[in-house]
Amino acid sequence: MQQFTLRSDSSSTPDPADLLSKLNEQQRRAASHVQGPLLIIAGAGSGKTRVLTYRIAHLLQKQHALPHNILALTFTNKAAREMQSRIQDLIGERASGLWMGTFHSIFSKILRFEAERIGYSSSFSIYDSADSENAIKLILKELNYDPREIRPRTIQYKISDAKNQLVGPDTYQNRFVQSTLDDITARVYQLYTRRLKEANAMDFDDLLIRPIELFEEHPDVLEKYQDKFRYILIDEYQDTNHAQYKVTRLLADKYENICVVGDDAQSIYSFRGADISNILNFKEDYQKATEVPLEQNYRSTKHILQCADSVIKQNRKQLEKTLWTENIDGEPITLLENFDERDEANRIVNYINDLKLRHGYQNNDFAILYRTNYQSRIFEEALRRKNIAYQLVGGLSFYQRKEIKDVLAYLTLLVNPEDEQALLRIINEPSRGIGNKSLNDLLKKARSTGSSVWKILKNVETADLYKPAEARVKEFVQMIENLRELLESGTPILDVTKKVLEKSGYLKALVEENSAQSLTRRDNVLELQNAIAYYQQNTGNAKLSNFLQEITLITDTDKYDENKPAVTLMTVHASKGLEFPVVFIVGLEENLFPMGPREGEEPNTEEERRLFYVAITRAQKHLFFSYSKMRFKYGEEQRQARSRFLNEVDPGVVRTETGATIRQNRTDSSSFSVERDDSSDSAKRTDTEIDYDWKSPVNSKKPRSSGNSDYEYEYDDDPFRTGAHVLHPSFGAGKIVQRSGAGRDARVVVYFKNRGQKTLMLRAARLQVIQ
DNA sequence: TCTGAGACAATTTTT
DNA sequence: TTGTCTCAGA
Repeated sequence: MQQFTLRSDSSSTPDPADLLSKLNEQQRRAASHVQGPLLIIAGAGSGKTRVLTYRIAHLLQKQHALPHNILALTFTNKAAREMQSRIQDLIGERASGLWMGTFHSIFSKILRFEAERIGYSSSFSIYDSADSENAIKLILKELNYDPREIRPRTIQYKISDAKNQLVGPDTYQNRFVQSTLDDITARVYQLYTRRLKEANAMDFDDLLIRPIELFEEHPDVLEKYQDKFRYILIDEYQDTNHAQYKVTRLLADKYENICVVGDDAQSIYSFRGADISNILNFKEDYQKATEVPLEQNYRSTKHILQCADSVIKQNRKQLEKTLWTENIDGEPITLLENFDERDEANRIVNYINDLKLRHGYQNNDFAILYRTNYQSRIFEEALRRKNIAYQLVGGLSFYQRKEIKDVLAYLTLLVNPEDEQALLRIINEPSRGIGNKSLNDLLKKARSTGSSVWKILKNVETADLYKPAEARVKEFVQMIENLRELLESGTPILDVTKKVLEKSGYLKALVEENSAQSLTRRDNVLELQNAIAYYQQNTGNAKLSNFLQEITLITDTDKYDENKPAVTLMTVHASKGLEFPVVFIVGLEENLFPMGPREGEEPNTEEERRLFYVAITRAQKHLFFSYSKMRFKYGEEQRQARSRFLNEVDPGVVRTETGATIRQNRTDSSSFSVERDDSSDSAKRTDTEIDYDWKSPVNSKKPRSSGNSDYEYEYDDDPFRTGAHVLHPSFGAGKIVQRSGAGRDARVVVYFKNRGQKTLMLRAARLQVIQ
């Protein structure tokens, strides 16, 4: 960690000779490279961000390039911001004007400039995944398919795949149709492309493929940008897809000053079309490429690194590399075996408290990493109960909430009234008497005349609507037009927003509904208003279209704040690029981590393993693995088999809580079982049996006795919680596996190592908590 | 056109 | 368990 902390005494910028002196030899070689293609293979924790920032600083300081000649593409906006500020720390003001950002944000910026060239207007909307999915759903209905049978999401993925492979709708139709589903996809793809264009909208994939189209069809435009971006840097190159590869290839073609950084072992986005061969083939693409490996890890202890190495070695398709560190051995990795997910959460929270006491850690030294977002809730609850501040990264983001999307749809419509998704979203929200029937009529009319819904609305007489609805449509159109004028007259966007909320009746409807939910929604809407106010304040001439673009392209990880004194909760995917002194990797169970494949998909264990590798290598000093034997899923409790990954890690560096090695533990039948008093059915497997059958989950189906009693932790500081280790005067050591009743009737079911399972009255049994 | 009951499906991972 | 969607009835 120390190694990466840059001095932030920005008052005195270090002199050039000094600049590179803080790097190790490999790092220096990479950072001082100027002309020609450069491939940096950067192992986890080897200081790649550092190298990138120093390289840019070096280019600027030695005046090889001006800031606007440098294009740096990162995976998250946060990474870009961070790099920008680090460069600023290094060389001060000379760093301003750099083009740094995600692929999507950089190319949408270029597309705004050049939109007319490809038949768009510069006020085009960006459809997020939900918008795209809705559009596809609409098309499916139009083609008389039932969206319940043909899932819009499935078609969406197929279209997205095609786009990322640069396969257009015609080519798809002619060459890629092998099944009925493909055929449907082909037809939807055709219409979808047309609809987007008509709506003056682009989806996420378009932001990458339209620039390619632009550059290929307009060589003069390409050359302009080639000359502009003389130096191109790409972070996380292992996660670029074909379109990203192609577009940067085009840009770099003239000067070949392209520098890519990546690590094949950390490629975790194949579901999004990431193509690992981009990095593997770099040297063939650029014959003159220099390759620099970064192999010294500054982040983790030897034990953690050894563990990571033992995992990744199991993958066949992996480049050989030797990551080493001068750091200390550190402590062994601890494996936590839990009864269920509550137990898991509580135990981890206890460990957090314990580590804070014993090692002086702060909240923000901890990260809890999980495979899927839904796992976060139980940890949130546990942390809240113990009054530990946390920050949740990801999940349903603020900007995806219904009320926020609604308000944004109004605003979008002001910028781009052709945006059909925005229009359909709010034309009857709050309800203003334009119902399904009228909407369908409007859509039909639009499709049959080939014009946008907005145009039909403006000439609503031609649509033959039910008369009262027609009148409401006219009012609606008038309202939008008035608001558009307001915006175009240069009214500050905050005021426009306020007017929208007022004139649309949106806020009023929320207030009148007066339910707990509607009040939360109102608060959220006001929060959005704050965000707009903030944006307006911090942007000279705040344009609504820019604001809208920014929030569409914002990522969840962008909100992570490492200085906030809070425990971090995030998915492993979101943790890429980050590091924490203490990391808990939770839910290490089959079908969760590794995740089982979806219906009709091949298991991708190697990628899951890389994901596990990424998770492990986030840890600096302490690492915990954890799994639960039972887990609540789909409203019922399921038995879980522990993750195969736990059998793959080097047993020499992992210990259970009792200090046993994990292999010993696997055959040690005295580890507590999950039987219950009341369980008449099977559930007698021990955790040593491992079932790798993806299709049939290892479980017992027992609906949770919902409501009160047996499963609740009524008392926060009640020491006799499920999962607590206890000592009984005659039965010895055991573990509470169930708790029921309250007050005088409180009972616990305890599994005693030597005596098996016993049900005890709390007030009578002289139990003592030993942990 | 709107509301509510009941069916049902879903839980990867993200720009 | 949760949210979303559809259909029937007011």
